Amino acid sequence: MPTQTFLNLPTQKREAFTRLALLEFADHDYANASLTKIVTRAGIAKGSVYQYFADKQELFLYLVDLAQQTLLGALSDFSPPSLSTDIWVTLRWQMSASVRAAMAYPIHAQLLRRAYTATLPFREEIVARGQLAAHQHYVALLQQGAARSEVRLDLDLEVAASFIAAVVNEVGTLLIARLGLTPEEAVAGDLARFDDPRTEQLFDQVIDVLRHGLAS
Amino acid sequence: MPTQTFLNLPTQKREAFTRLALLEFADHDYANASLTKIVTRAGIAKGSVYQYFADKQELFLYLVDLAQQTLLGALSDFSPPSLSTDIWVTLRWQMSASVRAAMAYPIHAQLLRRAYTATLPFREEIVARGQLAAHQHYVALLQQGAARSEVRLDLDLEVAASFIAAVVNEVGTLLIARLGLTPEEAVAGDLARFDDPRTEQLFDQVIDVLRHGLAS
Amino acid sequence: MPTQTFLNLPTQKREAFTRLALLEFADHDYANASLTKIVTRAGIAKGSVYQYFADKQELFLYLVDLAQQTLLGALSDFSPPSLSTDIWVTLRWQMSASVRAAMAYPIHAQLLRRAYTATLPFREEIVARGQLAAHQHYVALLQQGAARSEVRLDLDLEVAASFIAAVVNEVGTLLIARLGLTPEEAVAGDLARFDDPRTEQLFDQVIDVLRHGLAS
Amino acid sequence: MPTQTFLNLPTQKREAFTRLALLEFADHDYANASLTKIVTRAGIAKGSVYQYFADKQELFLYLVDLAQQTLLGALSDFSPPSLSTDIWVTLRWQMSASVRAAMAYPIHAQLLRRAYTATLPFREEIVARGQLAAHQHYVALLQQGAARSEVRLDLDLEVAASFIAAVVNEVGTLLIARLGLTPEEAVAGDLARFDDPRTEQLFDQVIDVLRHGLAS
DNA sequence: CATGAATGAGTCTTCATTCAT
DNA sequence: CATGAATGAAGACTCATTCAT
Repeated sequence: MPTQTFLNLPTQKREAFTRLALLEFADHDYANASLTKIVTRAGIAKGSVYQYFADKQELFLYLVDLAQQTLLGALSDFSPPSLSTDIWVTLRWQMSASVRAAMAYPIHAQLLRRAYTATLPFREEIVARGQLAAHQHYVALLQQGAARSEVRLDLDLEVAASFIAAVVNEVGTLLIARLGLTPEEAVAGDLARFDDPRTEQLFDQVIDVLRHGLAS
Repeated sequence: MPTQTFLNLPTQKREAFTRLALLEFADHDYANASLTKIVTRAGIAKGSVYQYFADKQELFLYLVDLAQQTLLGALSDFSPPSLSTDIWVTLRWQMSASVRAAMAYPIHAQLLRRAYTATLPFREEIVARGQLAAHQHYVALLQQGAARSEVRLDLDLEVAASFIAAVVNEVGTLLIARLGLTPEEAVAGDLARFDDPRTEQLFDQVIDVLRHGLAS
Repeated sequence: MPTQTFLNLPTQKREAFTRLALLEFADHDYANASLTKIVTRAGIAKGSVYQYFADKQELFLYLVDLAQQTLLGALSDFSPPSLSTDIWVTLRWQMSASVRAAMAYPIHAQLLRRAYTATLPFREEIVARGQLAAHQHYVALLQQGAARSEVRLDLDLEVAASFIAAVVNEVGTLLIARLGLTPEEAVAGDLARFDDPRTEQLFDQVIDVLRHGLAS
Repeated sequence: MPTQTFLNLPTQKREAFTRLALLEFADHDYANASLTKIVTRAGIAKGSVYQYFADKQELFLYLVDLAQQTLLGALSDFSPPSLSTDIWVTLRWQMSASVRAAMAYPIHAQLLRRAYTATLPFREEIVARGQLAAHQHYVALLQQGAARSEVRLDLDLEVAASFIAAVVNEVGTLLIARLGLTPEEAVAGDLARFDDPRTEQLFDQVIDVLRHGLAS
């Protein structure tokens, strides 16, 4: 969605702009995110934004895309388990990796959270790209599990996938509460906290409940 | 929070204004909800809003309060089960009633969803009133269940409560998807759809998973 | 200027309204004095103001009139010197009495100060009534002094009168500064301060300079 | 205080805006000076004001500053007397120059008068810059005179300075009255009137009285 | 290609005044 | 005669977007 002009920009300048834009859109509603503030902080001209993106919406969609890819990329930084393992082990790893990724890129994560819950003219497009993808991923995982008899067969897999999605989504918030983090600390993304044994305990409990509820 | 002037208004006029205000605040972020649009649609003078409410924030808080009470009131319209029943039966009823209430008052439900996820100076006040209450309610329910040996004792009840809250929250969305409703139809709040057998099936499945996961 | 309705009001109600209106117009510019605030504090209906006065301007002019008469009346509370005395003694008494009156009725005095310096469509009318009267008073006093050879004959009496008026006007401000009063204390009108010997010293100096400058 | 944008403006446009803004703020209280009226007359967009100044207050402070510097600059256009002369000669020159400057820039003078007497949150800042400076100037002048035995030694110099300040302040008004000018003519700033012999007579009289009153 | 000044519609809010009850 | 709801113009200010340089 960005123009070629934007892509041709010196890396440093492009990334500086992107970082400031991410911050602004993570901190404010779409409608209240201010292009004026972004360009002021970036020290560039207002008109430049319109050389880089068609309009505010295009910039926003670009940032959402970027955030999604960044978080997705971060997932693979944490060594995934063998594909042949039990899907509950796989799911536990995914949950852990998702939360780690969100803590490694808290700004990106916040932007996405905002994008998914916002009511915007173009919300559907965003949700379609993101949330749906996650949902389908869980459906596929459950199908794999069903084939291996690791999942109850009396369940509607769609329902089960939604179930998992909702829970995984909640885990981040829950973790923050359990570690006693303030919102500021949470955004600061203190990865060190990850060593806290309570983190693993939480994951264990959640997976345990899911397995009890969904496994055959 | 509204002024006496507002309360003294002819019922019809007061409700017409309230309805239009609800729609506007349900459709847009707090910052982008436009008083101008509300008064234009209501056919009243701009100044009148300030005869009814101190300012935009007071109007918003009133609407949030109203939505909460409306939905709460709607809950009791659906006969609750005996207090002595199994907590899973109780939870199933609550889930059903919550979703029915949200479908009976989709605008109110949307406004609340927005109020809970919005980033506002006065957000904490709202969340404290609402979301927290729900969480604590689930904790209490689980404690009762634990006392009756209807709940696993090896679980952190806080985690389990979050678990339930996340799932119940998701059920509405899931139901809409399963019934194949468009967002417009969903907002229209077609209660008739409730007779659809898929609705009961969904509740059964969700409760079944929760019971498998959480019950002793 | 007030309507008969206002004059027929129970004394207590009328005076309560007047007092609050004086405060409001003393505290704010004409354009920023708020009828809304006055009626709110007085606990009466907004429409009532328009039963008492034709409009905001009429109310203001009434208050100015009232303040002038109140201060004028206060002057005679301080026993004037015999008419036969030296005009410099008379002037000293007047200066003292003016300042005492202003301190006895600080709200009224403040309202007048505002009325005289404000630029309003109807300012001339006010100034004509008030400032001019003072000026003419000084001219008359000087003429009397000239007849008694207590005043230099080479001076234009108009100029001399302006001279005196300007100085007397300044004395209040000067006194406040010399006594080290804060504006709040000054408005509070602490008459006790009047016994401060510096007050008399100030008057003595001012009169001394005026006599040196203007007396024959 | 103005932005670089304002300073970069074509001279003609910048001065046209400044002139219209000066007029508006000279004609109305700070609170009632209307930015809307200024931009309408200037034929520019409302938003432009905020490209030039942070807000209304900044614009006002800029205009006050401008008026002070303009009047101060105008003073030196009238050849000052040698520093070694009698302070009464110096004072006469200053009075004459002040009044001439005020007549040369009547709008600026009016704006300043308003700024000094207004009740504003930021009034103190303004007064501190201006009125106090004048007062201290007179104190210094009197101290110089005292050292040369040109001033009575039995006087409190603070009192004497206030005395002079009040009189000089009044001279402008007095002059207008004596020349029989209407307020409009006065604002028009007809310098030609300055040749009127009555002007010099007035100054002579005022200085004469001051000298009689204050000199040793 | 970057600039940044200009735009003007839109925001919430205040206020004096009117008029039906 | 008091009431107070309704009015709508006017206020300062923000913002995304455009366009000439």
